[in-house]
Amino acid sequence: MAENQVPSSIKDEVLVIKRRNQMIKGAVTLFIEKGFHKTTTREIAKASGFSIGTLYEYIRKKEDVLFLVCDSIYQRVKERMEASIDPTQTSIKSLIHAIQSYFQLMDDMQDEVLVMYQEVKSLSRDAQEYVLQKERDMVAMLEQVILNSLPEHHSKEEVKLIANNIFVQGQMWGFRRWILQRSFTLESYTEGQIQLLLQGLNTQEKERS
Amino acid sequence: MAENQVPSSIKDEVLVIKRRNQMIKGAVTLFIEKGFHKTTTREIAKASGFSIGTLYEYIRKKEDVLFLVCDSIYQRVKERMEASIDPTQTSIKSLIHAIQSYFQLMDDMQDEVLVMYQEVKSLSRDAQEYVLQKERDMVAMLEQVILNSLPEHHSKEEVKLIANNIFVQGQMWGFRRWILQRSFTLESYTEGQIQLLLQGLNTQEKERS
Amino acid sequence: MAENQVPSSIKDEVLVIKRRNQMIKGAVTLFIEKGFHKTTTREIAKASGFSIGTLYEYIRKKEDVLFLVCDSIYQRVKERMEASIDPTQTSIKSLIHAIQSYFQLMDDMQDEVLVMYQEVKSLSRDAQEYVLQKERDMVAMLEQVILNSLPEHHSKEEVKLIANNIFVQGQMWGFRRWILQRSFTLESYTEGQIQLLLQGLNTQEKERS
Amino acid sequence: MAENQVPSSIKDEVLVIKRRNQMIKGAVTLFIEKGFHKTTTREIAKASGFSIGTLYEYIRKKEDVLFLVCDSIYQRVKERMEASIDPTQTSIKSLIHAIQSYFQLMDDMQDEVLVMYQEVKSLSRDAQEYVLQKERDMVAMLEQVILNSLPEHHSKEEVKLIANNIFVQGQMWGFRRWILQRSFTLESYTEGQIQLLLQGLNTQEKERS
DNA sequence: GATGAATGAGTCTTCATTCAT
DNA sequence: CATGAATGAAGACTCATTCAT
Repeated sequence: MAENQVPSSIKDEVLVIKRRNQMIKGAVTLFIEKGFHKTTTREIAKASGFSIGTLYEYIRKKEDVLFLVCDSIYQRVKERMEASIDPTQTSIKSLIHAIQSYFQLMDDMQDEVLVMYQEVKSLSRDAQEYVLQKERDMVAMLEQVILNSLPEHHSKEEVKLIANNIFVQGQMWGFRRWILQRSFTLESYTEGQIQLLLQGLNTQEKERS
Repeated sequence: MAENQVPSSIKDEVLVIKRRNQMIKGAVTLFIEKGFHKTTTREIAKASGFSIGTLYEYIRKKEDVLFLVCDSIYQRVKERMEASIDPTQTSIKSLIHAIQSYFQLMDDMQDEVLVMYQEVKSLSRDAQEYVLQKERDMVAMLEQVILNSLPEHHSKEEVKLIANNIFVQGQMWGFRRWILQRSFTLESYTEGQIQLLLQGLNTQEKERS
Repeated sequence: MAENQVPSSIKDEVLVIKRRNQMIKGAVTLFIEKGFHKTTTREIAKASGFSIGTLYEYIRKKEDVLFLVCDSIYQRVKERMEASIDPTQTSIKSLIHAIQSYFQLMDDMQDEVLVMYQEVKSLSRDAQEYVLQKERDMVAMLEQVILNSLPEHHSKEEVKLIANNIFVQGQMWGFRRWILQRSFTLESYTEGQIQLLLQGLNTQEKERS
Repeated sequence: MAENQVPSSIKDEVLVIKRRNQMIKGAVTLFIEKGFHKTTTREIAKASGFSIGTLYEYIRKKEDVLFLVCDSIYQRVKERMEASIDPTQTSIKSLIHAIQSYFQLMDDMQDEVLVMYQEVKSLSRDAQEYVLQKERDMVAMLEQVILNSLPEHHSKEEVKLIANNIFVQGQMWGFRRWILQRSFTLESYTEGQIQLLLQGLNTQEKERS
């Protein structure tokens, strides 16, 4: 668990979890609203429902809050992805279903994902690595679904590329919302991307370099 | 021009341009290295080659530097895109060429694009809108190329989606470099994405919901 | 109370009063010595016996210190005036006594009053209004004493004028000290003003326009 | 002349006078509006109609502008006082006339006098002494008029006190305007003060301590 | 365990003054 | 003589972090 990456001076582990959840809940809202840098530790303490002194009983540095928040977001995303993906399914349908679920998830967690995109670079190198690994795990999950779903042979690279595309297209629905959500609903966006993925442009020209 | 968005107390317009270019050059490096928030105005002044007092003769607030930097990045990207796109070309080849040039551009400007992704939210609402418009312009350029290149009929939405996908896939090469650049070279990445775009997964299954 | 006009982030109200008194005491000396503008917040903090950070826990802006100082001066003046005025007394003696006490007070608080004269305009409009009201209150006190003391009928205007004259003559003893205190002692000044007030020039000429 | 107190690097004395008059005119307005400290040298230069560089050809330090302004105000006051006082007149009428003229003058120059009251302490000790002397001169003028006008014998001290009272009552009309000008017109104020001066309270009580 | 007062290093920004052109 | 670009010392204010209660 990520919790252990961030030491606390409190012994009671149950309490630590409880307090940190309060903290994450309060902080996320603030980070969404004004970003990590413009949010003060006092504000975080207040939004968490305890004093600044108490806040520092559960973290060491402000950055720890960001880490906890990022970790929690990834955790929630990962859990929901795992819940909606059935690795035993092998038809193309299961890929389609995975995409739909994932896009829905990204729609639900737009703000959180945006925060992550904009603030991860504020984490320490170690923490960034930790978070990056979570991302790799998720892409790997998508890769697995793709492998299971595709009948024909596709190169490892192609699969990786597709997985990355899907992954980013989901996030893009959120972080390019001001552009995309003018022209698409979540459904039409999902439908469009699936269609593009499956058929491509179907051009017959083969003369490419 | 964006210059006019940021007032300067210096009257000599040529000098303003010159000094601001020094400023942008110095600041970009710093922003890439440590981010906007962790860069101090003094560092910017120093990296620009003049004193803190002089810095403030050319801007009003620290945020102005960020705006100037963002604007300059978009400007450069836009110029290079315009230079590499030939709107009179109508074959699929021209789309392919556009993608290749654009991806190459994104490779060259990885750091700059990453900075933009992470820092735009620090701009004022107005400045964000200004910058967003530039993005729309660029996506529109891609849409035009796509329209010119595709023989068959494609819906406005489909074109828009493809344009956005290409746009983001280019940026993704930069901001997901730690994942992608392990498995791909720029060439293999470009090739892969073009192939996926043109052929899709070519699945025959039509049973999708 | 004026305290409430200036918000503090410290919750312990007793402490707030204590610290602000330290602050006022330190600041008054500095303001007397070098004026509000030439006094730095760091100097105020030092003279108050705490750090710059602590200073800002008890005020929001430097101007707040000035307000607190002005308010405290008026408060002290008012209290001493109230203590030395007996509203049940009705003879001319009580007016004379009031003047004597007030002039003595102005002598004791010369520096403070001078500071107020020179710095009030640095306060915000609101704060100026607040302070102005205190002045009106004090003039009103003098008006009351005059009304009580004078046997004959005097117009409201005349009373107001006399009150203002006395009020300013008291302050004048302090802010024109370089001129007046060469020729007068406090006693001779007081005596002279009382005499002038009571007898006037006693001229018989009535031919004035 | 005060001009000579403030060295200029310009040789052409006529030009110096001209430029300094521009300067004083511009600066007075600014000082009235926002006070000496909150007015920048750049603003003064602009309001004077020339560049910051030129400003510094005619003064050495910002304080010099304040000195020039104060000096100019006193000069104008003095000149008008001299013009309205006839030292050959010896009746009480001439005192009354002097008071009326002086109060009218103070009414005309309210703002300027207020500025002086609030900013002289920003001058160097020398400059303050210089300005103080001008004040003494003016009080002396009033003393002379009083001496000429009063038939009976009055002590030197009494005369001095009366002169100071008149002097301050004139200024008070300006700097206590928010209180006085609610209840009095310039005429009623003047009339009231003259009456008080001449008759006093006319009390018969002689039992004062 | 919880609290919140205290701290001071660090940041942005202003502005008087100079000096090369 | 006039200009205005350059300078940097100095000042107001913030905020992460600590620690005594």
